[in-house]
Amino acid sequence: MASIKDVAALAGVSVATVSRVLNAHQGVRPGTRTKVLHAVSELGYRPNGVARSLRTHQTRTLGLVIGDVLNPFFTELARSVEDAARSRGYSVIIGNADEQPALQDHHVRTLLDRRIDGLLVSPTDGDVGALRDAVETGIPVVFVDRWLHGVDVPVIRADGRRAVHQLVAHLHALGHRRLAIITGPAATSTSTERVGAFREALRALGLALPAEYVAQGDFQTASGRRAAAAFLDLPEPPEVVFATDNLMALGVMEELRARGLRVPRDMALAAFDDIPWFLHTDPPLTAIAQPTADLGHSAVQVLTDLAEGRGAGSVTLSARLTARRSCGEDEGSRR
Amino acid sequence: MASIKDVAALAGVSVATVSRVLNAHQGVRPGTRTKVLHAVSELGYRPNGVARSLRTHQTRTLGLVIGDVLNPFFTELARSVEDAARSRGYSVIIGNADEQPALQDHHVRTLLDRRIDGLLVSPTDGDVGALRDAVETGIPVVFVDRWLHGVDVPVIRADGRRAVHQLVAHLHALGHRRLAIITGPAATSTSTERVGAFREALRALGLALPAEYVAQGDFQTASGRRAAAAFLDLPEPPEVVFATDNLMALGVMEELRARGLRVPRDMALAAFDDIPWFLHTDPPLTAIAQPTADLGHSAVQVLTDLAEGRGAGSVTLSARLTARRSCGEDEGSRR
DNA sequence: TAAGGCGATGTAATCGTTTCCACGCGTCGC
DNA sequence: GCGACGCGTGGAAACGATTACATCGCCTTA
Repeated sequence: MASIKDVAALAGVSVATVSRVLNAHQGVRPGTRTKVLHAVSELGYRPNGVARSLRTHQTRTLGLVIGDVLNPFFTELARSVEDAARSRGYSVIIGNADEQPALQDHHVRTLLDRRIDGLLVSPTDGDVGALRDAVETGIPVVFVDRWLHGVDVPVIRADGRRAVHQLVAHLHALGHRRLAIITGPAATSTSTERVGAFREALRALGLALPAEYVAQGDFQTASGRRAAAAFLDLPEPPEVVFATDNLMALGVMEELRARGLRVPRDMALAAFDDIPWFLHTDPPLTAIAQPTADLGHSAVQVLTDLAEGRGAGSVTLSARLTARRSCGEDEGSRR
Repeated sequence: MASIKDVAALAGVSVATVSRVLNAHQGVRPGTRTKVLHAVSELGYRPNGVARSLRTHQTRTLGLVIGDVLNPFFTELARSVEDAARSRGYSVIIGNADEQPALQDHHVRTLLDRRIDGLLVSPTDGDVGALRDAVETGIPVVFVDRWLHGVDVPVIRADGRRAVHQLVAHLHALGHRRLAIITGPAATSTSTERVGAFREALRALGLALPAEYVAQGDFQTASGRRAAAAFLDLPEPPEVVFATDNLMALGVMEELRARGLRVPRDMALAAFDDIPWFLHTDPPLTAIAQPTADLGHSAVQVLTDLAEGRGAGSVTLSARLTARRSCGEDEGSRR
């Protein structure tokens, strides 16, 4: 593959000059400029990004480490992050932690080794070895969706508390009294927030949240299914289950279907994170929607501001409830 | 951030020695080795991947350019590719072409500039500027799922023809006679194959495929919805629609729902690409499933073989039909 | 005892850029 | 007429690693 030297030789100038025209420095005579440009296209020359990065100490690359690529929420987040990054001239390397701290560590480490310009992460758990190192090396880090206590970096997230309160009120209005919840990993901030809000809302309505109505999941499908099974095997199963993410809701549906039970007749269901499929499930699922694309855009905004030496702080957006039929019949929406 | 020189200085050895212990070359005295290792952990030193890549001419990175990240099929593919790559010590940079040739070009170009070791692509269309350049530079390229005529690289794909024939037979057996299809972009190999097989299968059964029963889509949701609308507005709408990917099937469902129509009563529906949600849609969707994970693994296998100088060729797996209720009631599966 | 060989280590070239500095030359002001 | 200046360009030093080659003891062996 042609190098800058070949271009210089062909154009009959020095490599410095070639570099100057390629980087749009002023002070190159038009004639020289066209000579160089000709040589460039003649050879099909493309600058070696690796060498350039070594010299300039920047890779124009952002890292994004997410909980689970198979989760449509994260997929959409990744997509919006990539869009925003590209429009600012950055590429994105996505690391899929699969909700495992060890994998998350691996990705953070690898990304750091690649000398990315900034790191966006939706941290999976409390184990922060590599993450803390990252922050300490001084590389810009921004949390998106989830965050970690004690790690002082900007956080871009949606506050779901109000929406959870609305959801609980909605369920109560439909006559439900025995409400259960499936949480994410204990250490994730989103799980803590959602459970906390749920608990508060119940208390405000004078409802109990017995321990057996709180199932610990891991934000993945299988754990939702296990939790549903456990609920169903209870002497007095809950009337509604609130899954704190969409994949666990899928798991619940799988278990119900396997047992020949129906939503909401046998058990009502609501989820955090709205996704296009929820409109077409049987029945359509009530869910709390996050402004996912905005989350991604803001995150990139803040991260690139940091990477380019501008200051930047946290951003909090808000989530909103979308009621459908999975929790029972509302007003006139029956069919 | 500490460099190899700092380590050498602290350990009191030369950089060459440090490099040797880090790369597990033999012929370093155990004492020296531990001195170096101590210095490394003392400084928290991590080798600079950029510098290393420049020197060794390899980045241990693979590029993956896919049609659409939001498409669960590609998401799953990406996930399996990443898994396979990681287990071989490679990272993956995903480029989302969003089904636009220009974006695909952009990503291929960017990846090449980063000097990735190999490129995996599910080409979006016939415009192959950057792609052809890539092949010409000699970098290993492998097509996965879709391929391009006239570009001579290994192709890893699932042959869906037999499954399409089975699907048509299934539809025929259920009594359907007016079958329609929504294709992908004309230039994509998968679309061509699926339409071709569909057409053949119809002919074999003596059924016609009128031009108005062939809608051109682009593998994305909105186009499925438009196609469904056009079908429904026909004087004699089809009885069944076969969407050649899952997102277009979603679009069809959206349109039907918007018009208050039901599957399969008002219009039956089948899709290419099975995804977990299809089990829970209303009704569960009949679909043709690809061995997605195997596709990803094989692709990485072949690509890394190429990148590491071993020869490798194309792989063809096969897709299979999963009949559910969206095309009408079968034997005893009603509920 | 000296030559040869081998094992451990250091020196320095190299990868492909960017960029600082120096240089030559025409122009301007005095 | 001469120094200062600016402009366009080239030379060469980085960036941080890997690795071919040189070096230096020390051990073996004749």
